[in-house]
Amino acid sequence: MSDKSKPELEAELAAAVQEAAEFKLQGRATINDIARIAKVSKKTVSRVINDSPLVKPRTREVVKAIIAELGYTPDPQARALALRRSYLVGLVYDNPSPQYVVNMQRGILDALEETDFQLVLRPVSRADANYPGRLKQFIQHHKPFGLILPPSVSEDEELTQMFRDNDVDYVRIASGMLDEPSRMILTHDSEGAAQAARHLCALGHTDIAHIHGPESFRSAPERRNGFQRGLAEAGVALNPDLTVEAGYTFDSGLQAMERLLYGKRRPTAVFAGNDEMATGAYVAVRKAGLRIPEDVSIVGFDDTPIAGRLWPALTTVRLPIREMGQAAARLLLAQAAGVVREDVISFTPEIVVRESTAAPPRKAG
Amino acid sequence: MSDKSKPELEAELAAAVQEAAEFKLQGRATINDIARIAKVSKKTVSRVINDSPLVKPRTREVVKAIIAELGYTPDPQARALALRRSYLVGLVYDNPSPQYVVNMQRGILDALEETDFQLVLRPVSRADANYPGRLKQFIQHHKPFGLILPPSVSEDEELTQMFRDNDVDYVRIASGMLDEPSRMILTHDSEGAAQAARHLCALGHTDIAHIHGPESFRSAPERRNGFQRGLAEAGVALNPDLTVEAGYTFDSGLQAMERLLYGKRRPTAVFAGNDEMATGAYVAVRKAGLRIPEDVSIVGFDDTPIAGRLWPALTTVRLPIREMGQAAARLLLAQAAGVVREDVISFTPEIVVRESTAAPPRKAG
DNA sequence: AGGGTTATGACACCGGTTACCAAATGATAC
DNA sequence: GTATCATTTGGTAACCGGTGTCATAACCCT
Repeated sequence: MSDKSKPELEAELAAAVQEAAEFKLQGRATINDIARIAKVSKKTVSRVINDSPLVKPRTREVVKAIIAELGYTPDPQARALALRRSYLVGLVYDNPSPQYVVNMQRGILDALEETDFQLVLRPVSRADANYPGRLKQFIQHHKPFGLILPPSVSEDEELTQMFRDNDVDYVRIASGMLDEPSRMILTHDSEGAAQAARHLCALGHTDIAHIHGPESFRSAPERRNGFQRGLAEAGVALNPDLTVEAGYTFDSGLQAMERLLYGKRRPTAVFAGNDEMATGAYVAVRKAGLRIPEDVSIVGFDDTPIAGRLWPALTTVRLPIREMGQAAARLLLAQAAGVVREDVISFTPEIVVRESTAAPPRKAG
Repeated sequence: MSDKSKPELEAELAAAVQEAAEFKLQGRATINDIARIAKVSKKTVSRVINDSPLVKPRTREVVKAIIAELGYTPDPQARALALRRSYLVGLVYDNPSPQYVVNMQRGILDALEETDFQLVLRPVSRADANYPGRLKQFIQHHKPFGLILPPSVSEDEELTQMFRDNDVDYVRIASGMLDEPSRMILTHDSEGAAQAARHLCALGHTDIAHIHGPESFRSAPERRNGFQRGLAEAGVALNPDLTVEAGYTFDSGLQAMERLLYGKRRPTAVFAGNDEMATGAYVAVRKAGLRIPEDVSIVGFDDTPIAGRLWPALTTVRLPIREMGQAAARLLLAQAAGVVREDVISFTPEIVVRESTAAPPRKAG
């Protein structure tokens, strides 16, 4: 071939592209069409698609020109069948907060946007004892390209073990390091919680309560510990009587706040483990005829959309959930592209001061 | 074969099942394995799977027994390749309310639960001029089994035309009948809105405002018309000065309410076109130093989770979004199963009276 | 010209489907 | 009882659109 002159090569390529342009009208092209037009075997086209080094630059050039002209992309189903790996990215979640889930979805979709990967939803319910079985079925049938595991699914070691056994790639999102090290999105929830503590201390609060999340979520103790640390910096101790456990849900937050309001010593400020519980706390405070923030300051965690929809707007610790979703998806895709990328991507939440916090009320009398 | 005695047949079947049980350990079975064990061709197994009548009852029995023993289900990728139709159900949405979307997702997932179909998310943005192109790309590549189109995507005739051209099945969800008749989930929003009007009239309101949704959503005028009709029944007219347009979002609702509060005549009650805007209205009322419901009554539409999280809890018109999602998915699956099912499934929303509505304040002076 | 890359193609395979043909069965006629 | 024909039933081969394996052709160097 190299005995051909440059003009000849040019003409050859132009002819091939011309032929491709004519073919274009007849509907979607397959690898066979490309091969025929390029006058090479389909295997060679396959090599070009997969960036194999075993292709002469000249051949690559011709094939790529035709692929570009036809706007060809490999058929996902055919590829999935041959590679035993589909174009699906599964989001496996068990999260009581719909806002969290939606934001995470958005982030993942951002990252998947220009690719051929599709996001499929795999909610799991701990109430269903057979949920690992269902997931296994999904994996074995649909051979997902990878999974994204937000809390608390990310903390289930039995589940991740099952994923590894079934040879599925995954990226976990969690607060604090997990036992088994692997690629993950790490959020420093304790630091965010510490900021919340500093904010309340700076306003002058000392009777500070905490509504703790469920023990089944790693983030719950993480947030408490950070909060405690932040308080300690200002010489304030976290009163065990003012720490109540709830379930990350609105109702549980409401009930927890009621217990605090009618307890021995009414706090002047409350740090709720997430925004949902903070929203519940709002209602409890209102029902008791008290004002926010004049009588009670409230701080949440997550900065879900509801935080800005409440009145007064909720001071909360912002977790960049959407960005975390993006990062998780990119981490998953990175290895497909063969790009080397760090294993752990960290995010540190930051407090967003709005209107639900103020100085404590003057002591009566 | 029929020359064999009944006991012989029994023994034969038992032997096959036995063999299947032994094979089970070696990982996932394919159609070839079934065929080998059943001593028939793979085509015959295929016929049994697809309920073809061209199989002798006896043969069917044996094959089914082995399939059951192995827990076999056809490989989705292989099937998709051969049938040019995948196991994906796409949810194509362009909805400003995350709550709506999440509930819809839940409903669809409920219906897909025990099937092998997977839900993939296809958000579209009108801001992206090329969104029909992206959708077309998705359809041609992934050959989804079907699509579910909630408002306002369901109202885009160009889009549905494109789906038909590309031979994709879809179910639309919309308020009011659409021009092109086809399978759909129909919500009688106007009736729900009329209930809201009756409720407010019964409380004694006459200065009633309406925050109208965006014209791009069919449901917006539908809700206004129903509301108007309900008012008319009580002899109350909808004052054009008290009707403002907003965009179904929190911010737009807030601004719309502010315009109403500082207009010529302050309404004693407001019907917002959805809960998001009602939430915005809450904030505007609060900022103005007024009370809900003592000074202003507010009614929303949709009954998204935020309705119960506000204080006072929002009186709203409940749209059974999750159930609608279920119905939509079932409608889509029904035709796969060859089950005949009605083309249109109707839902009528109902008012949920909570705490944001009360009798109007006594006229000053 | 021989020897060691490098590039390419032939062929089987992934797990299903359809198209088509051959064998088996059963009904009917003789 | 058997020949004839229509109807079931089952098998073979090709295909859907890619990928892996392995043999061979082309190239480069000494």
